[in-house]
Amino acid sequence: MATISQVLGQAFFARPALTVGRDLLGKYLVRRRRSAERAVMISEVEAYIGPHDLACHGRFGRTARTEVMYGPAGRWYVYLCYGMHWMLNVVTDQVDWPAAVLFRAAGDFSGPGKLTKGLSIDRRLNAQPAAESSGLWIEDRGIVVRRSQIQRTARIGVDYAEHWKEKPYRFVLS
DNA sequence: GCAGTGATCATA
DNA sequence: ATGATCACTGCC
Repeated sequence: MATISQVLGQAFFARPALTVGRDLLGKYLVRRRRSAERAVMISEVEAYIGPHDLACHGRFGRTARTEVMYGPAGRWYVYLCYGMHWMLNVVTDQVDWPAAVLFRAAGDFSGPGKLTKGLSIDRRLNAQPAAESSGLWIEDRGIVVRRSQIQRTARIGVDYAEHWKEKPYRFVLS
């Protein structure tokens, strides 16, 4: 039986960040630059669920940086962290609800900064659609992920987020 | 353990 | 305008 490779569209992303995050494990992040294409399986993500989530950038309200999170689901949210590392997120949920999923590991890339460096992702992708037109998109290649393969833990690096720092919004595929 | 690095946000 | 902070990484 042939496996169909399907590009994930807006309907996939227009759901709560926790649901999208869990479902992204086992999907493939695909990067095309010039004619070279590279696909890596997503193995670690974190959900940032809305303006009330004190770890989520949406807590600042609408600003130049967060505006993309208020837009339609399925666009990239890319920002610079610590002046050196690009963080890749995909916008989720409904318009006017700022939520996103952070990509922390995929393929051989372990760590969100190493992932973006390895795939040559920077601010030029910010606010662009997760679609072939932007050169970065996500495919379902038929990998089935069982619930027992998913570990949930607290998110990394959000110690400032009061009780939200403990929420098990990080998903790891084992 | 902690420095590097610069955008972002709050305050003024 | 300034200053604190930061969804990280690599080296001590």
